[in-house]
Amino acid sequence: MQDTFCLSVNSKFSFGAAAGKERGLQLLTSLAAEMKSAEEDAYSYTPNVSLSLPLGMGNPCLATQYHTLQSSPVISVSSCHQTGYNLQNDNHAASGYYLPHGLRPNGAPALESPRIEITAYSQYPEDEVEESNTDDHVIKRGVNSIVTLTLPNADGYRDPSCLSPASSISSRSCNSEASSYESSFYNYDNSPQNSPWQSPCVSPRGSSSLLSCPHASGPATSPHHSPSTSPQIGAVAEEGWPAQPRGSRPNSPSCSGGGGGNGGGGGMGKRKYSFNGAPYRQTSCSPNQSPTPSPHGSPRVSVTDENWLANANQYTNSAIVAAINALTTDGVVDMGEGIPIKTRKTMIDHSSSMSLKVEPGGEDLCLDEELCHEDYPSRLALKKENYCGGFLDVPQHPYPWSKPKPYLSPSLPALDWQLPSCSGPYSLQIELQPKSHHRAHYETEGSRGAVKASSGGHPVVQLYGYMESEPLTLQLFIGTADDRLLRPHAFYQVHRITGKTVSTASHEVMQSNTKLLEIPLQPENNMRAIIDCAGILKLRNSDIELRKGETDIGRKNTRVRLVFRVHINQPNGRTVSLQASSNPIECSQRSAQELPLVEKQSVDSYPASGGKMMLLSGLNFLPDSKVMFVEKAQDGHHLWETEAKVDKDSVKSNSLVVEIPRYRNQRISSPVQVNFYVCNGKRKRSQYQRFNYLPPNVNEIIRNDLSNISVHTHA
DNA sequence: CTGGAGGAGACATCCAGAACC
DNA sequence: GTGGTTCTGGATGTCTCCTCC
Repeated sequence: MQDTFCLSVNSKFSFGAAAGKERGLQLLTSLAAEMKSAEEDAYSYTPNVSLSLPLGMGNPCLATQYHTLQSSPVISVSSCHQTGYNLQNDNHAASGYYLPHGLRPNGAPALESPRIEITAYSQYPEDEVEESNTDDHVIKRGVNSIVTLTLPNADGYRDPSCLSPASSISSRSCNSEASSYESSFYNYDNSPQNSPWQSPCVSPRGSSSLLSCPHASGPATSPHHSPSTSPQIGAVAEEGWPAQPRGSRPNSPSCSGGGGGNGGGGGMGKRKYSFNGAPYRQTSCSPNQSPTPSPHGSPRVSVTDENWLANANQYTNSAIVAAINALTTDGVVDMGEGIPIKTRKTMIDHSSSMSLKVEPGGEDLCLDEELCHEDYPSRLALKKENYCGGFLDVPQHPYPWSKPKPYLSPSLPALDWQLPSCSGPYSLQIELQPKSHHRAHYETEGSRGAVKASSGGHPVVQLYGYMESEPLTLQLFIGTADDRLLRPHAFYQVHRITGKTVSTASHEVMQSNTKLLEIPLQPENNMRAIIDCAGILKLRNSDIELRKGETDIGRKNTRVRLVFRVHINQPNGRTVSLQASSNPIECSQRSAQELPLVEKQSVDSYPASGGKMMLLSGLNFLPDSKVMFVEKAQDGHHLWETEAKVDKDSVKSNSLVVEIPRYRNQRISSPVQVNFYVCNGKRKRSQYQRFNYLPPNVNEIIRNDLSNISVHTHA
């Protein structure tokens, strides 16, 4: 697809830098739009806008409206076929990981001053790659480029003191891999301190990455370290998710102990067990242990417009500060900060997989065991059994999983980057979608099993177009399912399922705060993987919300997607990264039982005159279910709301027929997006679904295939 | 407009039965 | 057959949020 956007950047810089800058700009410019959803209630994720272009609703290779609206770094890539129905823009991945030379991935106008000049770490510059052969590619990858980060008014900064590198606001701000919020801004090259290849023992903070890791950090070095009186004693703090026996109550990072991380009342639910099963006693915290809020300073906020807005501001400012911090700090991860001290017996420390900034020993940014031992003896001294023992064998598996080329590389896209599901000959597709409901389990519970497919069995993912003999690694993580850009879900983690019934080998790695499941894609299996090894773990809201820099709210944020990624090394040294995300999965217990869920709609768009019958497929429809069409302004207030006529006779629990109501304005000149939802009563509403009203003169053909319109429009 | 009371809903945990080893 | 573990569905106490007055 030929992108029509213009890249208005003077200097020549890599995609990594470009993406970083763009991501930064996106954050700086589009957070308002992104947090538009903040003005809606928990179910209102969809900004209501009038579309200038019809948009495909589910094409994984199409840029979504959000990409456009948010000045996303996302760009469209060569067209590919849409497979399967995807109501929720499931694959936001309409992006190309590689930015075509000279193109800016969005049309976002540059912001006004102040400016910060960034020396960006060059990743895989498309232009350079194309100009260079494989041999000099490695060298060129290191080329710096200066780009300019333009920031909004400095007045917008919440706390100038946060500019200090030592006061990084985000727990993720040092984790380059998982979040482009940070990684995009990394200044790897300007100083030895900031080199991605630096010794992990060098840090402007004066603490090494090892020291900043919970393993090594003592109470003196980590303000979040558990107090000596903590019930946590003896538990192995691993990757910020220390062991937690079933039924026990881990410490809150705020050291509120049995009071729980949810300030004030001590959080939700019953929290009556200590580490050894005895009731907790509130232990006083050392003053230097936790800068987290006092018990009265619960970070939990209600999902009201006001709070959302406040949250949006925080998000914005946090992102800005994180970006600025990234300019002044290295990429050393301080995993200890702001991360709940808890874990579970099933959680294995994969901290070494966090060590993504491997030595530039050529292209082999290898993390395999040999290299681990040879190159990181000191690290292994601490984590010997961790990553290198992370390949957990599934005995019944007939084939050895010869570890494919390493993928944990600084050059790989962060987890919140939007990637295409297809590129060139390759296409990553979810052949069998997961069920729309899967009850996630808490750390205090036993596993609730693997995610299942809606049609029985388990989800199936296949990579098409790959003809090599070398196996690849399929990565899986839990992503968000709201209408913002797909990103790792803060409140859910993928959980590795083992057992005899599990046929698929897998192992876990941690990338920043996100757990990834790595699954082999074998040519002998046609690069097809049955995902029967992936469950979903729910993290306590109070724990996550207490994390530094965490701005998402856990309450009613219970929908996730399975996000699959694969990275394909090319002969020319490039890596093609593909991503496919599943349909949304509702993970809460109650919602699964009570809330209506719309999985499919037979019509995505129709002329403003309405009148057509639309079939909705889903769950928990009732004879009394109502379907409401709503239109909201960008500031969140209602412009229009009407109840659609439901054919009561046709209502089944999994299907419902509704008549598309007449739009309020019959003279629209361009498609208008509205939302509708199914309502089973007070506060029992489905997620918003999108619907486009078309101008009366749009012909039938176009009307019936908006996706194709999108393709052509973007092409 | 503000604040309190009451109810509804969400969260986190517990319990128990089934299935499996 | 027995005991342990895991999976699964349901129940429930506590807390938060919303609505009403």
